[in-house]
Amino acid sequence: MEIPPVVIDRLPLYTRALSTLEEEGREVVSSQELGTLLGVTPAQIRKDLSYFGRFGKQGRGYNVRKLLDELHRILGLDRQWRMAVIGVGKLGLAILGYEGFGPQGFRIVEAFDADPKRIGQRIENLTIRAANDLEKTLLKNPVDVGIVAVPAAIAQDVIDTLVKCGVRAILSYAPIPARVPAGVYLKRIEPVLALQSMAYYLKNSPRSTAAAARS
Amino acid sequence: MEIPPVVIDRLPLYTRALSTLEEEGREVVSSQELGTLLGVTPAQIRKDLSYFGRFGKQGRGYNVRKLLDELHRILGLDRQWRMAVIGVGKLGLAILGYEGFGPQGFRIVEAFDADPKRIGQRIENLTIRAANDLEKTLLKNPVDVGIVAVPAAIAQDVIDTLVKCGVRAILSYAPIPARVPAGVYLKRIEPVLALQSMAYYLKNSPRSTAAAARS
DNA sequence: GAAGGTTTGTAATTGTGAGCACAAACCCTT
DNA sequence: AAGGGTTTGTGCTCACAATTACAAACCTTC
Repeated sequence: MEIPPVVIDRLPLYTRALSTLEEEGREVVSSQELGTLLGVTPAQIRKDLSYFGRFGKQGRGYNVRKLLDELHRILGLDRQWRMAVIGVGKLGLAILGYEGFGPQGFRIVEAFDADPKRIGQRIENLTIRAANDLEKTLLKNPVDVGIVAVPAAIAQDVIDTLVKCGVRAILSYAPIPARVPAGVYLKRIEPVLALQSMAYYLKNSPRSTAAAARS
Repeated sequence: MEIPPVVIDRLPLYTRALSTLEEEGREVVSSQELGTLLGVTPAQIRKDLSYFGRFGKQGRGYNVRKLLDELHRILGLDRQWRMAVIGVGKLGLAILGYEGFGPQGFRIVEAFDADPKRIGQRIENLTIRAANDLEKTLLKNPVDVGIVAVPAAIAQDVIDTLVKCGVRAILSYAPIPARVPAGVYLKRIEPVLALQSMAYYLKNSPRSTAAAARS
């Protein structure tokens, strides 16, 4: 049975809401409540979860702790993922300093840059390596994920190198429609595209007309 | 006639590819070529464009310059959009320093932070204002877009304030499922969610099995 | 332990977007 | 000016995701 990618994209959302609920000490939650919290219909949530098993109890709802564990297992968040950041400019620095990756099991274990002034610097318990050593280093110490934070002009080259080193998941901040071979997973972070599509709605709704854009 | 949001989301992609082609001096491009460039089927592109008019010539293709102008007009990229950044931490700094917004007509005209050490600093030709002055400032000098780069805990408050000040488009980097009233457009940048969904594929494909994830 | 009130899981339906295929239109060459 | 080769715009079909709706299951209270 093949699971629709949109479903996979929603699971992390559920995970996050459940984490919050658990911190608040909640033991049980209904699809109704979870849906209100996330802006998703309850049926959507139930159907998504039903792809993977039966985790709820009729008349009661879902055990928060248990469902959270199941989702972690399903998504592969029950282990550590090793990541490398390529490009330590302003953006790369922000990424290295971001504290949201670690708690979710995503650990940055390597950082690379081409600027001689940057190479050798220690940032966030990490020594910046030379971009030239990218391939050599990754072949010796493989990572699961590559985070691309280099200028657009060289992004495709960097991505190709990562693929060659066996990296199968890439998070790209570069504003290019990068292509990767089948079997490699690429997600792009594109603030400019997001702004441009919102501009359309701003332009075409004089003041609070249409429904809000999907985020 | 109501245009599907997915179509609007693809238009900026076309715009970017066309810009590249124009810089290369290309005068004409076919949906076929554009599609190959972007990883989209030619029919998809033609259909998307047909929502807005007939911009091509049979047997020839699309005039790059003309189609680019049309898309700019359609998306509202033929004018300047004023933006405010809320939160000048590592991430906010990277956003302020990013040079990809300006050329597309998105100009950061205000920046706010709560940290007394930050307030008053000049960064990128901008003086950081106190978060307390957010409402007052925006009511006097309205902006079109708010960029939220504050910690999750206060993100919803900031967003509510922005909405109160009449901001109708928000780009949020905060990891929360923020809610906004109808008529306000919100896009979220969520690297962690992107990583988590990729983890699923990494875990469930021993080595180059399924097709690449949609980005 | 029966009844009333919830909530799940899923079969069936609806809605919508992507792809196909072709007529119409255009260019270029001879 | 005629013919061959392209490429657009779009009606139609198909696939798939979202929603609806309901039986089955569970809890609680009396």
